[in-house]
Amino acid sequence: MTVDRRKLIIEAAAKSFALFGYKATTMDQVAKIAGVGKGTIYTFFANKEELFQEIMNKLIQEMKRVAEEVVDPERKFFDNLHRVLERLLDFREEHELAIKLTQEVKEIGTQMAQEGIQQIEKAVVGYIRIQVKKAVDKGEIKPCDPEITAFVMLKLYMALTADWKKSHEPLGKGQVAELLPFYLQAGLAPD
Amino acid sequence: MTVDRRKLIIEAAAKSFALFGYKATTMDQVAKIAGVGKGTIYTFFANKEELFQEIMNKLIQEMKRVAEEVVDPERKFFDNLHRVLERLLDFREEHELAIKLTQEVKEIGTQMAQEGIQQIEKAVVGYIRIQVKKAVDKGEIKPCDPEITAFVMLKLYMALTADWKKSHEPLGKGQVAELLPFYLQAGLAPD
DNA sequence: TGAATGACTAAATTTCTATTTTGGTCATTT
DNA sequence: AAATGACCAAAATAGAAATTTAGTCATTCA
Repeated sequence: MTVDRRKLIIEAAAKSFALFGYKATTMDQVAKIAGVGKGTIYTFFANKEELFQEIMNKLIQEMKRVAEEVVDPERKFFDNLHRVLERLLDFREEHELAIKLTQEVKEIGTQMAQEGIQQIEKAVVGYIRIQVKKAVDKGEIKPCDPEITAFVMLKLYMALTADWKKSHEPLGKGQVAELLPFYLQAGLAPD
Repeated sequence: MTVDRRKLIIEAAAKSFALFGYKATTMDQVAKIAGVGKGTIYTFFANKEELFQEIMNKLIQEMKRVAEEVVDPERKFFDNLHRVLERLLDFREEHELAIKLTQEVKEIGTQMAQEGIQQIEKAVVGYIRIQVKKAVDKGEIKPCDPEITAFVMLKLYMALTADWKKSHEPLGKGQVAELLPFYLQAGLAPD
């Protein structure tokens, strides 16, 4: 068995998308890095978009794996929630592809990069939704719409981490870890 | 006393910014609508930016007035909160200048339009912060950082109204009115 | 003989330059 | 002294020319 050309292409594409973003990655580039002819890419992927999709799916899969590592059924729901969100946002901050796509959206507004980021967010909400549902079933939190609740949780987390620091001194991780359950678990109603 | 040229200019500028946005509004245009010479504008405002600032301040003032109309000290805090946010977001949706600026930021990313929108949000958070502080003092809600709390409230409201509908069926006003206190007042902790 | 290839093309993007528009000034007018 | 609009440098736009790129396919290998 000779080398797995499909794998070579995927690895080369992942590297290039992470390094240069979606738009600045050319099919010639990918072929060159992979050490294959350009035509070969098109025997595996119909077009650039599908190749990108493959890389995004792999990324989301990896994020799910990373999230799973940190969830501990023994712990309280809000404890797990914070650990997962922190891990995922850290991951997103560390992962070159996610960084590059975010940057690309802000700087040149590439449509595909935009869609890539949305896919990641959708996957994260989907993951949290499952955790919310479990927590509701276990009676750990009140009955609620899991989709809306998961959405609210991600948005609140992103507001406290990413949005807040655009106009204020950033909140420490400890503070965020306190604020999330402060607002969403206990609520603001006086005792 | 002859006509108030300053007022003519402000009215013309307000009309033009709302109709064409920041970038597409020219000083010649404003002068023409106001029926004054272009040089006259510069006897009142140092440059285009300052003229825009004047219009933005007027808009924010008007929003504050509109918000005040709806706050009733007899009502519960969360009731007032929803009424104010709804009124303000409605206002923003109705008000041509706010619409135009939002559109301009999305379409051509004009810096000044961006800053204009940010000013509006900052003013809204500032207004809510005062209400939060009052509510804390009255013991209507738990002690909390008013700035962070106001920020969280606006973000959550925008998440439920604007962000949610980007990927889902929009939530009705009644639903939003229920969800806001559901998450922030009562909290998700089981009874 | 079928998988791999890279020269090729139409379309998209970028670069370059000529032209127009615009924010701001200031000598003149009212 | 307040108002003005012709004027100017700088910025924005338009559009032609040159380059790049996604995707194809006849040819080449293994």
